[in-house]
Amino acid sequence: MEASVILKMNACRVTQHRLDVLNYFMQSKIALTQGDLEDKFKNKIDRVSLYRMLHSFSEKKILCKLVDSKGTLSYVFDKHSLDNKDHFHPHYKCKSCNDVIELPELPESYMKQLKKLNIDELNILVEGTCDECQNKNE
Amino acid sequence: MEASVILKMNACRVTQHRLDVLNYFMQSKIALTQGDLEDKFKNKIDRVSLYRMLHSFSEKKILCKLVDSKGTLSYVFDKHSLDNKDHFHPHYKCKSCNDVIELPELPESYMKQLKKLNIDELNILVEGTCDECQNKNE
DNA sequence: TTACTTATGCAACATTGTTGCGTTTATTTT
DNA sequence: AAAATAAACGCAACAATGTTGCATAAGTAA
Repeated sequence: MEASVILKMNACRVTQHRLDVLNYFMQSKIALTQGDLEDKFKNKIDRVSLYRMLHSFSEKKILCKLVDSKGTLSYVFDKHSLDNKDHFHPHYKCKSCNDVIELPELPESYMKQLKKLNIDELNILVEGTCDECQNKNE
Repeated sequence: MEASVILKMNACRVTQHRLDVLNYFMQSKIALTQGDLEDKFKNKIDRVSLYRMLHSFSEKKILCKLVDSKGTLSYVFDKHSLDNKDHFHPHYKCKSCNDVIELPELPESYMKQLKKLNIDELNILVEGTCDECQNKNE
């Protein structure tokens, strides 16, 4: 799916900056922070524009927002951004390479319990060092 | 359990500041941020000292660190700080009053799956508006 | 093309995180 | 009880990030 199509489907204006940013996310396996983008688009896109893009993209679920144990926000392209917007996946993020993988959904029985509460946000992030990085450091 | 005892058991020096902060946590039902403490102890305890206390207390599991969906860190006194340091509870935090309740542990079958990965941190925070706050606004 | 709306860049400021260092204080050792 | 040791503290300073307002530029619709 092309970046411009995704933007249009989400009622976003299609600008060069947005295409650049979204394409960058689409080809990146790892979770990116605002800082990563600032480096990548240094002297090209303003810090505040990036900040606002990240907000609107994650609000529209084009990107998935992750919060790690230090409170750092990072974002990954959400492959499910087009279809099923409501389903929920926990994520695993490698502390070393920032690679993100999707984990299986929580058991339905457990989710049922949770849904008795009024839920706006459900944040699950598992952090550790992935096998690949573990092997590198041995 | 008294605050001073908890500090001693965790190899922390017992100072007045630490007693004040820990006692404040022990009598608070809600999750507190660094900012909350800065207000509470304005002109009494330095910002950096609070920052360092929060770090060492949560490292020693005297406090439990929560990260919300905006990346804001908050802390609650961990009732289990003395016994069972390894067990893990997800938390529910009310976005309105910051009240925190413990949720049941994840099903063991699911945890088993997770433990195949190298896990350092497991962050689960459910956010929403608690019943009490919901009723207030009606 | 014009009108309308959204996105952008810039400035400015708030909040929080973080480190170093000299001083003070709690604890341990003598 | 006094001296030695190690930890905690306050202050200064700076980095990173979050946040808003506003004027300008650019995309989209009529």
